[in-house]
Amino acid sequence: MSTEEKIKKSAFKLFLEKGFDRTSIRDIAEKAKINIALLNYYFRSKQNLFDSIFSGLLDKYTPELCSLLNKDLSLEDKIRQYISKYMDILMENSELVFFILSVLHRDHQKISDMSMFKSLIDYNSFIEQMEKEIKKGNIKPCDPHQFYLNMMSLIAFPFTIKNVISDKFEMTDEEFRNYMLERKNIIGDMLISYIKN
Amino acid sequence: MSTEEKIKKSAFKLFLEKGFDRTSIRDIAEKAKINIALLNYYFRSKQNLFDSIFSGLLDKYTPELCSLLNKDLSLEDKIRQYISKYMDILMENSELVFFILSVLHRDHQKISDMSMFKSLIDYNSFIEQMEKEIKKGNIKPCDPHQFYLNMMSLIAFPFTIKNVISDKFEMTDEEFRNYMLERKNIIGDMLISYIKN
DNA sequence: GTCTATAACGGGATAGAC
DNA sequence: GTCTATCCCGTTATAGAC
Repeated sequence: MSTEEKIKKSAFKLFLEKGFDRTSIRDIAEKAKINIALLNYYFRSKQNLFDSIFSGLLDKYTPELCSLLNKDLSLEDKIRQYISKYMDILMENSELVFFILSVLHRDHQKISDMSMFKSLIDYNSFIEQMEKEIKKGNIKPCDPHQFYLNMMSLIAFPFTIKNVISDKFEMTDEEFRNYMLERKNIIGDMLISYIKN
Repeated sequence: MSTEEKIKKSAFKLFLEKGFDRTSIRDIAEKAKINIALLNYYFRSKQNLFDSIFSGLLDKYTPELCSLLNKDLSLEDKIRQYISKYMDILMENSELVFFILSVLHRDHQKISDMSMFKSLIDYNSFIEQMEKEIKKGNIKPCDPHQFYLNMMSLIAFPFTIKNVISDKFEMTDEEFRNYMLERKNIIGDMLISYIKN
């Protein structure tokens, strides 16, 4: 692993765990087993390092999520596959949701301007597909935007309170993962039952 | 308004807006139009001031939410009223969800030990009511804990991405409020449709 | 590329006068 | 209770040797 990659990986872990502000470049340097000067040699500043990591994240996950929304699938299949794919990503790293919320909270304008982020929150083809199904009478009339928001809420929110859930039910990380896994079907059923009635 | 209240109010606004770490005691002092020494005279430390504000929040909202869960209401009425009450609180201050998530992320152990917080996440009577209805065959068999988690997700998550939503649909604060208001029925319908089929 | 040393700054907290 | 002045610390960033 290159020094640059080593720094990024260490920094990412710390940012996830403690957030941007509570992570010092000293922490990062220590974890990556390099010194502060070297960190600044590669990334010029802590903010720059962070931005680089965040862009990398968007690039890694956005394309597959977007392409799924544009696939030629039945609405129900698309919903279930989207849930599954999204949750797989989040289960890989359960701190991700809060991490992204934090970035949005601090740097909303900057993030909004990133093209990858624009892609991530562009679900027009999904909206159109729902509108078609509503017109055809296959599903109940409803607001597709609110429906999509509901889907995202059901997918993402539980990860933001992982600590509370794990604590309340005395779960290990593995048990939490399984609990989230169970949700794939539950969420799908709930969303489908809403539009089918 | 007493000096102490003035400090708390100013600090709360800043903590909501910028978070604990990015809010300096100098910011707070400036906003409250006092000086740093006075702030430390009243609260000893920034952390102490924060804790005092957070406790106050829990004390303010927890009781009415808890008592609603223990009321003698039909399951459907309870769900709809709980959604409505919770969302009223969050609409009053849309930054509250992220604020609490941040605290949970940073200080989970300390928060878990607070008795008011324990009350807030204690929904046993709701679980029992659902189990009874399932046994009676009035609603579909399902996991009541996951159901409650779904309800909370649908209620809370949209507030954490208020910026993204307002931006995408070019909403004013008032329009966002109305958008959330619409959700009361949508969320209720979705949850009810799930357990009625 | 990698290191040591240090500059420059901003933060929280306190001493002590009034 | 309220103020001014200041201390002390941790942080980022950079200069310069190797």
